[in-house]
Amino acid sequence: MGRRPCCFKEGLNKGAWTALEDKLLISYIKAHGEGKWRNLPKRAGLKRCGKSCRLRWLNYLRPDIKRGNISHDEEELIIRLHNLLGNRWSLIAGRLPGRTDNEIKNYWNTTLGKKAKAQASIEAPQSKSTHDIASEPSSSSQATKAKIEVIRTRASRCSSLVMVPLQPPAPAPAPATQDVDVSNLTLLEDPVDQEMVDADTGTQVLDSLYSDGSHLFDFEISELLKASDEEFKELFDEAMFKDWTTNPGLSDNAATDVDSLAFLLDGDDWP
DNA sequence: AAGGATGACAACCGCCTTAAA
DNA sequence: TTTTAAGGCGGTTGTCATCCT
Repeated sequence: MGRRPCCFKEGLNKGAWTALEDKLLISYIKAHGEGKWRNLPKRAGLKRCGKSCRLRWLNYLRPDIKRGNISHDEEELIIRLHNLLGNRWSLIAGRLPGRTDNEIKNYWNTTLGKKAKAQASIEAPQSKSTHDIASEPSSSSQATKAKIEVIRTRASRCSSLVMVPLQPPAPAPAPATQDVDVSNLTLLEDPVDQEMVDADTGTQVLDSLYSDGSHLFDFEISELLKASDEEFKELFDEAMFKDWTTNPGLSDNAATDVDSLAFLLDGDDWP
């Protein structure tokens, strides 16, 4: 028995995508938009599984993807977010505009994971830090389990785009809470229009909508990142956890410019 | 120069969640 | 309320490039 496959695989291409396949997929999505992945290959004339098309688009072909050269700031942010969130790659990617979960996951597995581990072992050869433990999801001893405090947030989907005026990054350190006027944000639903507006007006595209200006995810996280282990539990009380994990206004795709998140790196407890 | 080791990353697989029927 | 299928996610694998011996 088992689970029904996502598509019938007979006669489908596998492995690396060709330039022609990429072109077909891009032109189809430009004309018809994303979604309906199951039917997309047939309609687009592709001999690929719908899932494969989705992955190719999301991880490689999307126009807003930034590729290669992960900056030092991005690197530190990834480590810090990984420390907080564990292997929640899509959440982490949501904080890094233009980066995909797959890219960050690969980068972690090949580079950062080792770096973080090495650094942790230099700084704390006797006692493992929570960061070290978080980077080792396979550790399974009772003692280790008891210490892991990885936050399991509920994934939520983002279906809208939001435009915000391009502003210089806030001077660090940022206050714990910050009033942001969201009343003049403009919602755009057509990605093609979004690109045009982006180029013509000099505004910056974010792929998330903060529906509630009083719950600015970044600032809450920044406080948590600055907190010591003892303060962490106090800051991250039950109510906040509930809000954070269920508030529909928080998108895991929420993204801002990396510069605006620079203050995250200023915490005293940076590993 | 050859070939094995390692790194980087694209792509696949299978499970989970959720919305629609 | 239950069932089903689509979409999303994280883990893993495959392949190519580069480095090292």
